[in-house]
Amino acid sequence: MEEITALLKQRGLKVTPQRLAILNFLMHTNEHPTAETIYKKLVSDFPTMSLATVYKTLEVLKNTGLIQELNVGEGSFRYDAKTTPHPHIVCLGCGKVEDLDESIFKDLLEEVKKHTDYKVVGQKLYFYGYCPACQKKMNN
Amino acid sequence: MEEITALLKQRGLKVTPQRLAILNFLMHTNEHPTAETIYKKLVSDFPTMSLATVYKTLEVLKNTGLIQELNVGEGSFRYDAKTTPHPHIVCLGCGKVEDLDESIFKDLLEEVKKHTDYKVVGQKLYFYGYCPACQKKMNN
DNA sequence: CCATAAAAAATAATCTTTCTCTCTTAATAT
DNA sequence: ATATTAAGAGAGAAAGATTATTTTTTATGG
Ligand SMILES: [Mn+2]
Ligand SMILES: [Mn+2]
Ligand SMILES: [Zn+2]
Ligand SMILES: [Zn+2]
Repeated sequence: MEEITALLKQRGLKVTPQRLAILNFLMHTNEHPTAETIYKKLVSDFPTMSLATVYKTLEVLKNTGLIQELNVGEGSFRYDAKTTPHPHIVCLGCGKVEDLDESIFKDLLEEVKKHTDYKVVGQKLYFYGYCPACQKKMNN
Repeated sequence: MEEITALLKQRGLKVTPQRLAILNFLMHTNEHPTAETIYKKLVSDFPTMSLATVYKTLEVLKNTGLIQELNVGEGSFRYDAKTTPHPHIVCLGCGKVEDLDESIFKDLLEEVKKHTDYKVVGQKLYFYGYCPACQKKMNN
């Protein structure tokens, strides 16, 4: 928790239990949760925390670059404490979202820059398919 | 309009003025409009059309593969009658969404398949930046 | 034409996200 | 330690996007 406190302070943010809890949770999961999911996981430890606080905190963390926002095409956003741009794969069977090895795409941005007159500053790469468990289910 | 009628009939869909108008509009624009935008453009010609009809029609067209749904990270979905998977670039200045030359990515899906145990069936590639007009604005 | 099933219209409801207002608290300087 | 103050948290309302429900209208095959 010390490091997380430091991260917040570095950015001039007040260190509050809610911020610590939300950032800590995101830094120790790889499930790319939604605001709703984060709220449900934390509300038992922080009974007074409201969903609005989760949203507001996520916005603050996003704006200071401590987390990134994903949208894989559902109704709601997901959040990720791994802030380097990296590709994701979504299971169309169970809805889970996982990281993909990013080494595959190292010169993709360069290619794009060559082929467009936009000033390119970011990217979001999403792949869709079926995870091993869901493939097995389909074969039964 | 003949071809559009045929497309709907091929899929066993009733040919209604609303469906013709919505699909025709999407097939002749490259602006990747939202449901709201489509509604606003068409309501003058179809004064009784409701936004709910636009949503329902878009869902039908999507489910039959006549259009695809995009989510570039705004609050709402955009729709595209070009149904082949192709990359998009979003202007962070003016919000416009354009197609990118897809030839750059021809073996991307193959690369992904090599590096994951998912059964990969689709992809969404979004790039973010500033269009030439917005770059010019920023320099003034 | 007519019957019938499907679609459109109208409207309400739901779901996610944002806003506003008030109260509390963390950070800082004394 | 205490006081000050500016930022954040909480509650609830509100907004915005999408979906569901009910009734009316329309497309289409016979
Ligand atoms: Mn990730
Ligand atoms: Mn497109
Ligand atoms: Zn799965
Ligand atoms: Zn622009």
